[in-house]
Amino acid sequence: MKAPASAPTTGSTAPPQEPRWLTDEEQRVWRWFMEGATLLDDHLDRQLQRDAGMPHVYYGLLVKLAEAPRRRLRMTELAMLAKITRSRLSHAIARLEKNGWVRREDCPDDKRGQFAVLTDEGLQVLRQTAPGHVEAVRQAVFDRLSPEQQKSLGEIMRIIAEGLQPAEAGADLPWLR
Amino acid sequence: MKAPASAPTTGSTAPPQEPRWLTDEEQRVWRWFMEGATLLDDHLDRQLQRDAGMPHVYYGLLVKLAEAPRRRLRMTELAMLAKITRSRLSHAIARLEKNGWVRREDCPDDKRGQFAVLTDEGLQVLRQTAPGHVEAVRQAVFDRLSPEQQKSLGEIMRIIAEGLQPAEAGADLPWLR
DNA sequence: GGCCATTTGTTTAAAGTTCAAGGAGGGGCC
DNA sequence: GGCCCCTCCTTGAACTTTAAACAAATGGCC
Repeated sequence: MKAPASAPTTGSTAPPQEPRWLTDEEQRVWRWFMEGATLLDDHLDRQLQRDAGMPHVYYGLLVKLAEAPRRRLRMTELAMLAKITRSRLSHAIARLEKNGWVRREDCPDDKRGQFAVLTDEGLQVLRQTAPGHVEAVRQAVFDRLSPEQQKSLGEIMRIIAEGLQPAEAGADLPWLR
Repeated sequence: MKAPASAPTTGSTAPPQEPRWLTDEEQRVWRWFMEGATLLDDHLDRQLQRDAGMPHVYYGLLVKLAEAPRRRLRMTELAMLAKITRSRLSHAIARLEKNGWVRREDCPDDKRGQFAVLTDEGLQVLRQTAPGHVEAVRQAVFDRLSPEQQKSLGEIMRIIAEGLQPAEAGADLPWLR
């Protein structure tokens, strides 16, 4: 099976448009993207699982908490920052709590609300494992790209990220599900 | 907690180097990358789960099979193309087999070997769902990027992907685990 | 106050992934 | 042949994520 590079336009009335297939060049870009993203994800997950005992996403949660005022964030706020669902976050925080790296606290203003709070142990784990993680990211990404490429990558991924979370309501965003 | 943009070099003898922290600019690039990649992954997974009843990775497996001669590939070969572990692939193929989209066949040359074969039903599912998927990819990525940006993205991700699977042996690649 | 839609976060079960272990065949070497 | 090590793939348990359903609290409105 091979995706055609182009195709004739449809007749006149029907919504089922002729698919706008990817050109060969677009195919190549897309496949390198998927390969790179898949391998990178696997690589970092493995590095962190080995050195920090948690997956990459969980590590990211600790980072967000560490950067927040009083090392705490509301669940939904954290889900939004991490771009994940609240359900997933609930499970993740439960696990991190079991490790003693995060603690839950009730929100005084809103009795429905919960804070996730980074504990001292959690902060320490982060401090101990951050250098290894940064090094892995450098080796895999920054050390291999020119300054111009780094700039492009940031710009491109910003466009994609913002495109998927438009300012207007109605988007199917993970933390609203 | 804030990652320093730079730091003094170490004394003289010790391997534990001062971490090469990311600069603020590198941080921004990295965070846009992670956000974009996370949101995109979520978006495509959801689109395909809704319209094709399978996650993005499984869809990718069907595509690889469809492109292969006689619509079949050895398990390890397929794992390599998809950049996943053989274990993950075994589970995935088991599921796709249950759906009737893939069938297993013994390899005549090597009694250890197995082929994964795309069935007619599998091919049909692919044909029916490909247009919607291509459209989702276009909307999220290609429609938003200039030709130059597309080219850059391909080049950059190729560098990252190749960096993670070097020609020399010794790399910790998923399909060798 | 009372009503109702929405927001917040959790829970359960099912689905998917990882990890470690293992069965079976291949292939070199003696 | 017999031995050993390696490759191919699968399995089951543990862990993570998704999907759907839910309780509790909020906030707007009358």
